[in-house]
Amino acid sequence: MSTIYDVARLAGVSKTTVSKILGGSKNVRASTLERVNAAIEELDYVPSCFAQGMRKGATNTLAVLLPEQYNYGYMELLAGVEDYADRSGYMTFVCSTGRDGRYEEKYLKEMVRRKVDGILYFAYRRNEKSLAYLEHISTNIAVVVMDNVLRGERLDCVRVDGSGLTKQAVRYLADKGCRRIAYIRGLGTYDVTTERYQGYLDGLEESGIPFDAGLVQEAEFTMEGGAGAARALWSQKPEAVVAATDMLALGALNWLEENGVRVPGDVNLIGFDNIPLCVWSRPRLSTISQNQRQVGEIAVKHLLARMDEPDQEPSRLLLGGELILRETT
Amino acid sequence: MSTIYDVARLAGVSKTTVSKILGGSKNVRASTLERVNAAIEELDYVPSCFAQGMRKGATNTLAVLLPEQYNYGYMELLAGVEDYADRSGYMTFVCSTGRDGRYEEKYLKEMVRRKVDGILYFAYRRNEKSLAYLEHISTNIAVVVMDNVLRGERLDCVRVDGSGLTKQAVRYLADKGCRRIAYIRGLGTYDVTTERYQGYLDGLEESGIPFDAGLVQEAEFTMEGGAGAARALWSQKPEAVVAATDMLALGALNWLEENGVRVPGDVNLIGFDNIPLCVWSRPRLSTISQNQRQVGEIAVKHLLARMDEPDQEPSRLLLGGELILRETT
DNA sequence: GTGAAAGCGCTAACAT
DNA sequence: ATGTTAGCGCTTTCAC
Repeated sequence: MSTIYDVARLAGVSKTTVSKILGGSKNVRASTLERVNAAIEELDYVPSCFAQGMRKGATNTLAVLLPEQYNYGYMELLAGVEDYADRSGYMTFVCSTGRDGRYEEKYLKEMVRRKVDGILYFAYRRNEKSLAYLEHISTNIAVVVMDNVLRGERLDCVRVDGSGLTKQAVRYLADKGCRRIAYIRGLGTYDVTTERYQGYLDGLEESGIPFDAGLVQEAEFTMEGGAGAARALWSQKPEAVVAATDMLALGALNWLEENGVRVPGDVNLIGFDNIPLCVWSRPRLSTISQNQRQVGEIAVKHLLARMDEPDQEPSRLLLGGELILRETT
Repeated sequence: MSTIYDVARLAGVSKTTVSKILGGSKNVRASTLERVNAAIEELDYVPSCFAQGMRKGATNTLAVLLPEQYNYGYMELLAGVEDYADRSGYMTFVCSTGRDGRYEEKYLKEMVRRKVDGILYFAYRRNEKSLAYLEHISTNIAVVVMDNVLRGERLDCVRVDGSGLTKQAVRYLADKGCRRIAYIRGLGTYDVTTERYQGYLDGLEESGIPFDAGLVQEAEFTMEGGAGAARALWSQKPEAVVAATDMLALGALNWLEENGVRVPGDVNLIGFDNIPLCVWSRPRLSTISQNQRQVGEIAVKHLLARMDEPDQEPSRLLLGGELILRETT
């Protein structure tokens, strides 16, 4: 590995001049520039990022913290993040914080240590400690919190409008004439759950449908959970079912099919997330789509904006989505 | 951010002593150690990784280079990689090299610049330049090539035994009594394609079945490709079809079903990869599974071994897999 | 058992 | 337009 000193010697200049050229300074004679560039080329020289980081602080690196090892839903999103970051001249460091986010603090500290310029923080589960730490470091490092429902933390935040979109689904069903609209919600420990559920409630109200507790089932975020909820719900003869996630909806669909219930003939069904499996079920699942790739891009854009204007007031971005009608409605 | 100097001052010692303690030296008076540790605690001190990297070279970081943005098949594998790396005290840097691996060289250089201790390189498409570069840097950085069929490069390599496993599938079908076994291979540009196809040929030979060119179709690695191949193949009345990937097999399955061919009644079908969709098709697809998580762990283990013994001869690991019989056989 | 001093590769302030 | 100099925070001889 050759150093800036080697380049300087080969080009017959001082290392300051080389450094200036590397930094893109214009105050250089053309002939000097040429010689230095030739030397760089010849030696295959690349500046050490440690020395640079030590002097400059900035590293041109973004970190993405993701819960649960590589959940499939994040793939498109990551693609969006990396693409946009790359186009803006940033590298991306992806860290999965493990189930229950048990590595969150460890990775957070490590990223600070590595002086990343910005952090994109994902977590469905609210972690007070991490949030407090993020707020603490946000004076030095740009931070954007994703998918979390903030309560008072002074942090930027981007998330999908789970409430509004669920409401939209409910209203669609109501407009179609359904009155007995059931809801399969996830476990209560997540903010996302509560938020989407609120959308269900709002949708009922706006459609003038009275709430019926018997039409709501809570279930684990799995297909089994969805199947169980469908079984419990079926005795209530719903005309439509909205589920908090596609997995839940798919589980319900499976149970309904196996028990001779025709979808959408006997009951309508709408999921949430638009995971790839939706087009593989029979009938194919209607759902709410968030355009994950775009979410990723917006997240990075937001992060870069924060880096540019560190003193701006924290802002919250609510992202829309789309009702995708396939064959279960 | 406090520095080692702050710690030294607070503890009333020199920074040398602090550094020694950080490095785990035993030659320290107990009282000194206590004072220093207290100071570290109080200042929330974390050594700068730039200064460390500059002095030591090593960074306790591994890089994974992946082709095509977050292909689903890699998720389990990455989980294996990260878990094992973490347990061994390493951070993992994940870089997706984009479609056609167009960012390969860029990222490779960046990783070298960041002095990662090891690189896990994935790419189905052979890239001479990248391979040459990897060979070049392998004297300084541990490198393990994944999934590539090396030709003479002096590099460690881990890959799944595509040939042997395909052979196993063919022999299974032959043992079941099938004679007319067709094969859907991928496009010829990939080494993996050739390798798996060779397994088909070997399987036929070992089973004493003469090769029939009419029973082989080449197709793009998509469901559409698989469907087209199935259509072309059907006129040849095969008793069984083996496909180079699950996507191909699933496409074929779709076409067969839609054209009234019963699977496995009229024809047996086996895929390769065991992607999650396999259990979602009807009937569920029999396939060859590679235990991706384990592949990831083995890859890291191999990389760490190389780091320990930089002068060992390059080795090639061929990983086995498992024939998973579901409902298409 | 502890410290002083040199230097890793780079940038930036200050000459010239 | 180019060079000199002084560190960034750390580890590592080498003294004491």
